[in-house]
Amino acid sequence: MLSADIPPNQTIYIKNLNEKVKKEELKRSLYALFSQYGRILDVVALKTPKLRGQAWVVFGEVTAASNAVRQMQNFPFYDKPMRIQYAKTKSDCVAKADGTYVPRDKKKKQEEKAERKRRDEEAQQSAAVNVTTAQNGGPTASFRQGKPGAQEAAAAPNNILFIQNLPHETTSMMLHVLFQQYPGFREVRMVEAKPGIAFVEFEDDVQSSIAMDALQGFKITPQNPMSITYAKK
DNA sequence: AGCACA
Repeated sequence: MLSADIPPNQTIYIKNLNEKVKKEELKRSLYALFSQYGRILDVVALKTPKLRGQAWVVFGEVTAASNAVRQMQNFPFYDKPMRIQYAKTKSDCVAKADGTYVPRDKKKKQEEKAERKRRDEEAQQSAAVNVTTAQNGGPTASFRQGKPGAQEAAAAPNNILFIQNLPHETTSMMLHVLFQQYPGFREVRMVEAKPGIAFVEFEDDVQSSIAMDALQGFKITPQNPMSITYAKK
């Protein structure tokens, strides 16, 4: 079937994903990257032989999915261009929501061992984001944690951003994926000894400011709206 | 290339 012939669906199907990325990191990064298009209900990724390198992102609305299909087509993600289509079928989580869900009958049994393998993999990862109930409300005006206190002066605008309140499992790849969308992006630096913070460098202060505005309050997990200030020089 | 959710 020509991908163009697949009717719009609130779920997108992504292939050509980098298979080396751990499943939980992949899901978190997809969540982070795609939540700019709207509320995400679920992210599904399996590492079984048949399903690795692919993922499904379930949006709350079809329009969000449509924008994502168009705008993120061929987006370089972990060094590989994403190939995005609409999913061919309705996701279980939306069927459950609209009452049409019927548990499909047993067809797989070799998947039990895939389950075990997944357990091990998850043991190395920290807590997964709860993508089912998560929402990214965009910049949160009420977020205060990163603002300087009364006695502490804010750094003047410059080309380096200081990011705080990141979930401890955040990797520099995840931040790279997020910040590289903005022109002038140079690099992400994280400090091994200080989880939860990062520095992101741009070519100049105009470009860093645009990224700051765009990603201020961005939630990598629902509990972690990121706080972005200019780095102290 | 490959369309699942347990």
